[in-house]
Amino acid sequence: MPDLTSAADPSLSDRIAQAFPSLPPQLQAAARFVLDHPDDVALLSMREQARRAGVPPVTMTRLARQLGFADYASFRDLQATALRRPSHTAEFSHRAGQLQRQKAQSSDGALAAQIGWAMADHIAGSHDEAGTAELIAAATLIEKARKVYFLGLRSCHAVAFHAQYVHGLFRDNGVLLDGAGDTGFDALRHAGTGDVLVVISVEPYTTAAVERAAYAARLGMAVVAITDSRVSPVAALAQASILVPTDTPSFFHAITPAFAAAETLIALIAARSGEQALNAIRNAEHQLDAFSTYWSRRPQRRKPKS
Amino acid sequence: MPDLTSAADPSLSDRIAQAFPSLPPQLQAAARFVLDHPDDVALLSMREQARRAGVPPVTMTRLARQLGFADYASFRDLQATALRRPSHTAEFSHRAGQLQRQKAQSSDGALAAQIGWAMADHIAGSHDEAGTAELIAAATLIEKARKVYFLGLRSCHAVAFHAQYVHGLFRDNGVLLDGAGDTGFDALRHAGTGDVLVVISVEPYTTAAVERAAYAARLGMAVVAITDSRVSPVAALAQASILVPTDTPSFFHAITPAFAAAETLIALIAARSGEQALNAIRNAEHQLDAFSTYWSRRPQRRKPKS
DNA sequence: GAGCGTTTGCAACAATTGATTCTATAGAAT
DNA sequence: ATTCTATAGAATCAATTGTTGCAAACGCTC
Repeated sequence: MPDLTSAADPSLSDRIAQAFPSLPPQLQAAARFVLDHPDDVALLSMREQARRAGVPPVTMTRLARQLGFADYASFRDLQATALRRPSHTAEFSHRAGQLQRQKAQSSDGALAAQIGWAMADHIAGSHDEAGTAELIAAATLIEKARKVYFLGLRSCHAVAFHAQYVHGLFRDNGVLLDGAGDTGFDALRHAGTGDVLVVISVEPYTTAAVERAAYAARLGMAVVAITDSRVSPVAALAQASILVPTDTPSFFHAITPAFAAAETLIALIAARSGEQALNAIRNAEHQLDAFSTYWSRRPQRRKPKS
Repeated sequence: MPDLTSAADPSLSDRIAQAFPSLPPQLQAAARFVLDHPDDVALLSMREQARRAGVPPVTMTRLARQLGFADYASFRDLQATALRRPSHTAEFSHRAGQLQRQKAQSSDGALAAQIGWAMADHIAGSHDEAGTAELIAAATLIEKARKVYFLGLRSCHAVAFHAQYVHGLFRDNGVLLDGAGDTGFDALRHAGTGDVLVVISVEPYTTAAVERAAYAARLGMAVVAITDSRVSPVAALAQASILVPTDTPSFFHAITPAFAAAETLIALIAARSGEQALNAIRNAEHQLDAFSTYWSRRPQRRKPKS
């Protein structure tokens, strides 16, 4: 009945298996139960496991100690981490050691590393299967739209701006809802069915963004939301909601994952537009070159044809 | 083989999402945490979850009841079962498998996943030891500055905007160099030694950004650069250069890593300012509350003390 | 069989768990 | 204004958790 193929994490079960022969009988019984039911370690109470393994509770404590853990808790934690659903972080686990070293060096360094880690994890997570499916759905909506409006306020404004900017490199039907003197919303005046609103909003949701998205939905526009929860007020209004986590070890919510989602979204649309998008981008480049918008070692030199 | 590795158990989260709108605010907070961290339900104690969700313990009990469970225990059991590994599944690299499946499904999905992976990787990479050291150096410069100017044009504008916005939540000495009618640069007129310019620029570097950064350096300002190469024109001018990769499987350069670096940078400064920054942020929040800038289903309630 | 260290389990412990009860409060209805 | 109902939070409770101290039982050597 032991099923070692699905074993939690190899290092730990290996460790147990290796120590097994030299263990006293009762500890072996306990160890065996752990090997056979790795998940239970994280999900059941210690006493419950002891009950099922047919040993007194102390034995579990002793086993953990024997294996080199200070606590039963730290033993359990290890199994719990292994059990967590691929919180993509696992892929970056080789960086865990780095974090240790940095923590020793400076707390600032550790904080920075942790923030970066969290962001990377969130991005990987929001680009998993479910996430990419939503992204594709959103891309399809936007691709077919007559006009595309981008709306992001306060902390999300940068995301809306960037999405609109990149989108504008290959399409001319995008509008950023952001005007001086609070006139930004006027652009929606002629919008309706067949148009799409891309709204970016994370907690705390700005009232204006929510209300305007609701208004757009009422107009019959399709709404694409980049937001932080499936129960966020804008997700409720949206045909497609792209979910991005925002929690971070810092004071602020991380906007980076939303930014990443927006970039991927626009890139997807570009990829689908294919040759056409490429041409548009080349045109844009030539135009910018004409104004020497971009820097080159010697100003004004033409690009090598490569 | 069913894919249980990703996405929580749909039935339960659907149930929560469905009941969500009719839930009172505090229960929503709890429900939201559960939706966003499904694994924690099984792995953490109820009280610990309540702590993290920022609600009193009772609320978790009430949530379970409200959802139709007799107990919190039965609620947890359901999540635990969903979390358990099917016992005979071979363990394989989850990500590789996912990519395979997505490639089979659609090339769009694969592209999105690859872009996401590239971004996550870049961010993790730019937050390694060397990267964080540079971030800390930059944070130190900015922290001590009299005035902080943010400059990012075109594709980098969003980054500059966001950095300035978040910085402005706890400090009043930040200026975004971006004015209508190309007047943005005028703000530098009174700048000089003791001030800092944060310039964000990646290939293709906008001429204006490079020239203005050079001008700032000539004025005696310290320059912090977020850029894509050690030999980029702005890195040469900078006291501290934060390097961010921008390559991606899509048409465009990825700006997300630069965005992430900026977010981390500002978060670091906030962390160093400590209590002071927190207070400033609280003040900002109160001010925004007064104008009901942020959305809430019903007027805000006070937070429990944990 | 006496002496030794190891292994084992019981009982008791403080800490923490999830649940209950009760009071305060906020909004809505009158 | 006032009452009424729904909601939130504090204090409290019994149950359970993981751990510890101690003594009995075991296996081994001499």
